[in-house]
Amino acid sequence: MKEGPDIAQIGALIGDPARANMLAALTGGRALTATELAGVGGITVQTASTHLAKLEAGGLLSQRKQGRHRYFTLADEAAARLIESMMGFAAGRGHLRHRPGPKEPVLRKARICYDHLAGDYGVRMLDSLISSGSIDAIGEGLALTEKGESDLKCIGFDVGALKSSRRPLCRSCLDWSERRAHLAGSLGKALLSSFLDKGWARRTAESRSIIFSPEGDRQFLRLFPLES
Amino acid sequence: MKEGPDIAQIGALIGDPARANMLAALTGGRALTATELAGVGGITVQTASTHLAKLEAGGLLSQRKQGRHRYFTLADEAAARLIESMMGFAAGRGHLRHRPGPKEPVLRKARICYDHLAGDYGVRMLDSLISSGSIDAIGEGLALTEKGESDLKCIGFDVGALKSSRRPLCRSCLDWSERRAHLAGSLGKALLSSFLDKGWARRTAESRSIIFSPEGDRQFLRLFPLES
DNA sequence: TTCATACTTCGATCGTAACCGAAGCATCGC
DNA sequence: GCGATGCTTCGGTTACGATCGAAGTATGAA
Repeated sequence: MKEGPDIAQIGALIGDPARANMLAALTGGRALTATELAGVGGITVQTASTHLAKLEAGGLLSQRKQGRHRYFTLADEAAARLIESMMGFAAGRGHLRHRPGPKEPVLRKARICYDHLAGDYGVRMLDSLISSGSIDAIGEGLALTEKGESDLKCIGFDVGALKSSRRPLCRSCLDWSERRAHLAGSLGKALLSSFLDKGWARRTAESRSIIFSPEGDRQFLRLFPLES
Repeated sequence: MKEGPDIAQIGALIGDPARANMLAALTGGRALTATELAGVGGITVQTASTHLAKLEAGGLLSQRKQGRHRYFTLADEAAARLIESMMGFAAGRGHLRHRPGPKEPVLRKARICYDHLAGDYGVRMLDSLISSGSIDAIGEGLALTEKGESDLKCIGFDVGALKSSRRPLCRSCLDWSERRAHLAGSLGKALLSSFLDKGWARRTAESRSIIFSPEGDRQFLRLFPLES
């Protein structure tokens, strides 16, 4: 009867709407303060504080004290993947919090998933990298090819430093809006960072959405063309 | 605030201990009746009935009426993967329902994960297939090689029929006890079936564990040797 | 038909946990 | 030092949902 890991604990942690909202907000990758998280959860700071303590005890969050603020982030990539995979499952079953509304399209187009690009653009980027032979795909596994490495170098993107990290270079992550895979892993993170650095895109204040500038949009679409 | 899929719903579904126990039991792949599930959940049939109705409404379970019995199974592979991934996460965080006890070793050695082999033997099998060149692994992706296909044919195992199915042939599944990948997908299912058919192993009555016969054990270890 | 089994629905109880007000710490700026 | 801000802890209320007894429905057996 009592064997194996206790999924009820984390289930219950995620099962509270306020906590779920906070976790979803943290999927945006940004570190948020307790007060901000209380906002997204729709609750007072006191309540949020107890929720956050529970989430941290459960290994889903980690916090960093900075001055009189406390910044919370998802504990690690595993936690982020768990949340994302639940989102994927929920989306597939039609468990949406509301009908697809007017504000959703921007989120579907491009958003942050923990630390990499997701949404339509995220999926497009991976598709393009695969069809150009830069990335090999086997099932859910992804691997950067030599061609991919040199192609990236051509656009001023050095992969070498990434390869030494312990984190996998390429990883596929199921996109809940597109229901297809996009690129995660350290390469996914680095690519998104470079878009932001170059000013092609920017993050919005309180949301997970990513806004491409007209110029950035052009560059992105040129760099990652779709197979016709 | 209210954007994206509602993970709180499924979180709450899994978050109840009785429901979690039922789901974990169904990870064994066997279809169980409402009364049996009430047993593993430690609750009365009335309570179980309402729980099962909720789980079905949430898309986690499906039921099949047969005479006066109602057989419940996990809704599909996606549901099974969700449960398994939560188990993996929980195990990684030390959320165990009790200290590793005396009965656990047999479960760690070999058990069913939805419809394929998991545990020490499951991991060993995949490792062996990879090191012998039968399966290519890229990250989390797995692919059967031509050598693998012919090797399997040599031991009287025809892959042809499996390839036509819509379900992926090879899939990796994170093992919560070993914290490593084992083989899922239609090939994983077919291999386990063949072990059972040949009498190498049998399932136990009410548990997920798989017991190998002495002869089956020998054959299995011979067929899937470990890299030294 | 009648009885037994498997399961669901109803109704009522009860416990837990989410919630907030108020008070208590900690940190910053002055 | 002082007040202001950010967050936590405490206490008490409240509401939701898990639970079970009892009654109701369906299927099978005799």
